[in-house]
Amino acid sequence: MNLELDDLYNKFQQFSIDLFQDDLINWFLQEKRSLPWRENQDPYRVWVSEIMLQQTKVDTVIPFYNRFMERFPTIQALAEADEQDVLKAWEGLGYYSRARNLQNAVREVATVYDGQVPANAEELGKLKGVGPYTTGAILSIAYGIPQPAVDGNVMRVLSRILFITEDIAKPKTRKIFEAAVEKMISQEDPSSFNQGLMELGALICTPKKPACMLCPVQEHCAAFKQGIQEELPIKSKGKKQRTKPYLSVIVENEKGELLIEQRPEEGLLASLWQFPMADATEVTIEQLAYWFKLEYGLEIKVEETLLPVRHVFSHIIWEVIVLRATTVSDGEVPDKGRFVSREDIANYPFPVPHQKIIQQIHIPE
DNA sequence: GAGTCGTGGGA
DNA sequence: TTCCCAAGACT
Repeated sequence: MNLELDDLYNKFQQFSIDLFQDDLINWFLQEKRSLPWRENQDPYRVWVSEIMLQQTKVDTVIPFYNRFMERFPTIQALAEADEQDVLKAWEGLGYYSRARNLQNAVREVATVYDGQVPANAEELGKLKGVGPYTTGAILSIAYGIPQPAVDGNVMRVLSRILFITEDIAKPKTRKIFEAAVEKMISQEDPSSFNQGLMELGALICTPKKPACMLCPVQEHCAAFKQGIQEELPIKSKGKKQRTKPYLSVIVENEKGELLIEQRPEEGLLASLWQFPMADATEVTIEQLAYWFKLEYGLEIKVEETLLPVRHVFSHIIWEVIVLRATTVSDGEVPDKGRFVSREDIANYPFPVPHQKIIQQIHIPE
């Protein structure tokens, strides 16, 4: 590590940190986008935005953020909310553990810290869902504390500017960039410095075809000097997704209600709702009614096969064959899940693949 | 440290 | 179609 640090610091021999800070910050103050979470520096608003922005594009986040802040305007409001309502507000945004971790952490701030978001890395970083990046982002943006906030943008931008060739897909590589930012960050305006690096990555120093001719720090960029900006950063490839086949059945009772169930509290799509789903490597369409009887304790009659649903996750692909079925006896209560009217289904948080299924059942035959 | 955890958009 | 990606954290 000392070797790597020495190597890093050598890169600053011919590098003017002061001029770089000025060029970056002036550009940011001039060109920064007007975004909902930039209206003020309320630590709660900054916090929510940073959680939503994890692995998620700005354009995607904006409408979710506005709805969320309207519904849960304060730490108090979010702390007192029902978890299901929070998940409903998060519906469609993905990475749902973010929502549950956020509420968990907000509740801790409400009780342990008297509603004040901690202004130090030790306490902040212990909150659920607040990792190294988010800690630095909140401290610098909300509190003006000089602390690195190294995300994908920062690693891409600095890999080019400083010619850092470590694989940014490796977790430990982030530490190198944190060391670089610690050395480079403006003590006067760490907020604009950190946000400037990210804004630059989003608008100019993009992954493909960076707009170097428009770059405010072009003259500081080691990669541009050699014309190899497109070769950086170095990033190893991830694995391909595996396909998992499922059978999902929409069971309608005599009252026209549909059977839904809540997913487990841990794992994929935790605590969200869905239609009953069987692993298609273990259950065939012919066995479905029998499987359903075992799992849910109800007799059903499979009526028809609807359109298949395909959904690509980060690491899995779902191939879901969707079936429609009706109950055989009236008024029976299932062992698992609950029958819900079509109108009430809108009140439950569903992941996108099951939203796709819901689309189908409203189509008249 | 590698795997898990969503979604939508663009090349 | 396929691939990569986007302001990461947790286990």
